[in-house]
Amino acid sequence: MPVYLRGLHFFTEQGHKRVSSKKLAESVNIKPAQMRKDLSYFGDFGTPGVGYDTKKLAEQIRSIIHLNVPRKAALVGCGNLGQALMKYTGFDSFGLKIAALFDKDKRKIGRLVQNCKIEDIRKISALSKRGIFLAILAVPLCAAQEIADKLVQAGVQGILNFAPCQLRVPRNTKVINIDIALDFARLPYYLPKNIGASE
Amino acid sequence: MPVYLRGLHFFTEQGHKRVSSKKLAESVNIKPAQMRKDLSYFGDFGTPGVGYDTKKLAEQIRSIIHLNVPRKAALVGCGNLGQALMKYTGFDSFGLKIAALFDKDKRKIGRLVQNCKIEDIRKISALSKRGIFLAILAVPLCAAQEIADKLVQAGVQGILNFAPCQLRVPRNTKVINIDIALDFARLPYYLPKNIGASE
DNA sequence: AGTTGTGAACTTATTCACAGCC
DNA sequence: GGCTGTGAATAAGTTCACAACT
Repeated sequence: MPVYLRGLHFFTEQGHKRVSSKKLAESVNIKPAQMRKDLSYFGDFGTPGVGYDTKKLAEQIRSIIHLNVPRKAALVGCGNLGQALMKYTGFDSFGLKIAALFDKDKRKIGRLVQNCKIEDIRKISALSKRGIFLAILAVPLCAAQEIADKLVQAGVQGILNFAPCQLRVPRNTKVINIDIALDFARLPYYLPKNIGASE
Repeated sequence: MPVYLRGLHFFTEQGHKRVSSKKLAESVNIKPAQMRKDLSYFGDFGTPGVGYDTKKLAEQIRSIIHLNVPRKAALVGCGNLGQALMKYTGFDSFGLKIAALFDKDKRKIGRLVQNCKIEDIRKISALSKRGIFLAILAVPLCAAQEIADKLVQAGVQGILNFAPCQLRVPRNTKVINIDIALDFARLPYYLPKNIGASE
């Protein structure tokens, strides 16, 4: 669903009031029927013969995937990736914002990154009191599970995990993994064997 | 397959000479039968009653997915994400290395990042002559397609794309997308509705 | 006994194609 | 005429369960 939301964003910006499943689907590289099926799972949002009202559908999708309200997230790990994520603007259009920053390194604590002060990881305990239930985990593999446990204890229920491991979390906590090396390692398979072998 | 390779890496490091599909599968959070099926697509690698030889299987998987030789990649876009990727060490264990760096920004050109000199994007043309057939695209959305075209022209056949769009490339070029915002935007769906709504 | 490789059963996802609505 | 929503058909992926092997 988020991908449709982004597609709609594009059409809305272009000034289109309506869009067909054909147009919207092709903008995100899938078949129109697929998109209609996906939407139909949640209800009927279109008008036969006309299509979808871009703004209305966007609002409806936001409501379905709980992006109808802005949300704050915590970022743990202010290394290179963490800092890159702080400066990243791609979350804005989904109403997501990194509002708390944590690191273990004492030298980093107190420093400002994008107007957000790096806090001691030990102060992580009461995120839920600050209205934060989402977290991005950008720490080394060796620290990931330990910090995931702390996040769960702090009330976090959704984790975007960049560490190359399967976190163990309670049933009611959702983890989504992004494993950059793994994705990159898939590419050579599609190359002719031995092409570009170095050394 | 790359995920099994990583799992094997772990077992080899632990000093295990053999591993069963059960153990290996659970280390990567899948069912044993799934793993055996996946492997069986490429051949028979195990010994009934015994399991798999960790080193041998790793080498065989590397050969299957063309990771049996070290490979070089170009990184385009030396913004925050690009620099984070340069410092990232997760590629090493797959024999992948960023060996060329490009940016559009004249002020950045010539600067060293991790012992690699940032080159002018206009010098991108002959990557294949340098033995580079893989690229990581870490540039803003607006530049992504244009640079993808250049990469293809330069002989690149595999692209890891961080821009939130579907690149159009020739059939023989493989693109793998990593869309961080999209993945993050999936999380709130699993949260109770309106929990943590800010403002 | 322990484990693989695999056909068969099951589940899930995708695509087709068309009735019904605008 | 154009487009949606959806049942039916197809395809793809997963899991089971067991014969065959060490």
